[in-house]
Amino acid sequence: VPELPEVETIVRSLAPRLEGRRIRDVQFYSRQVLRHCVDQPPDFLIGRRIKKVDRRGKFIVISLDRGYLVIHLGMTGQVLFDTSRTPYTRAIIALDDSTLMYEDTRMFGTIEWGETLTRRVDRLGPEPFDIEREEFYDQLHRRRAPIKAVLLDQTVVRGVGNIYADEALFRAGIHPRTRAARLRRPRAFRLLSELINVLGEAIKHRGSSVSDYRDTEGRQGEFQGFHRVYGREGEPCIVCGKPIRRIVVGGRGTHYCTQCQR
DNA sequence: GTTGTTACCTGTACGC
DNA sequence: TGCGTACAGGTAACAA
Repeated sequence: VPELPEVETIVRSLAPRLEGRRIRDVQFYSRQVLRHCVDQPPDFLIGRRIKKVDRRGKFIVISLDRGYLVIHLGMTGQVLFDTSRTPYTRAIIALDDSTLMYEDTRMFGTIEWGETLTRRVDRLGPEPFDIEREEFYDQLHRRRAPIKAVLLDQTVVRGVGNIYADEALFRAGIHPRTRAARLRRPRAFRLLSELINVLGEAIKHRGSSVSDYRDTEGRQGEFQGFHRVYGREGEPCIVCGKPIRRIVVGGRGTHYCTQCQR
């Protein structure tokens, strides 16, 4: 499940191999993956030079000498170099000195391009690393929804998914069903700093591989070994020993400690 | 405007 | 062994 740390890992390895190169050819094999791209035909991309590769939340933003190419990995998207085509290859982008393969079994991912960034990318909130803690508190204060759901809302902060929402809430000692607006400043501030901590640690460990996630070299991340609650249902809490419980919040599987999170 | 639900998609795990 | 079903979740569309 690629979230902020996983996409960051991918972008860091993509950048040096893409920047300055020219797109020689593109092939697309899935309408589903192109469902958000209605603006321009694939020809738009041919011959464009890649200026910069960035991450915005979970989006990979590739700035071209004219326009943008934007990739979202969804649930099972992978970007690999120079591999052979598989049944799950949804796109092939040929560059001067390498070929980029987009693999995506479940096709929740998207590829889009155009003259300007689309509204999907444009309306994202700030990076967790950039938001002022007072602004974070304000955002929470105006929401009645469970804090877990608010963390997943990409317009509040961008890049947080199910794993890191659960991990940050555990570290902050906050019950995932707590109404966001009921968190006072100290707890909201604590949550933001724990969120930043866990995302930073996960980036250092090249992300979490819980099922399909691989970096551009096909390697797994290592942070899954450091999860304190996610995927640990029934196992003892590392702090108090009580079994980790799994509930559903905002339609998502949510892991927490009944003792440590109130 | 916010909040909650459903659909999209397919490999995997599980029960009978 | 084999089959059917539930489940995983990021995002968008929808209803309330």
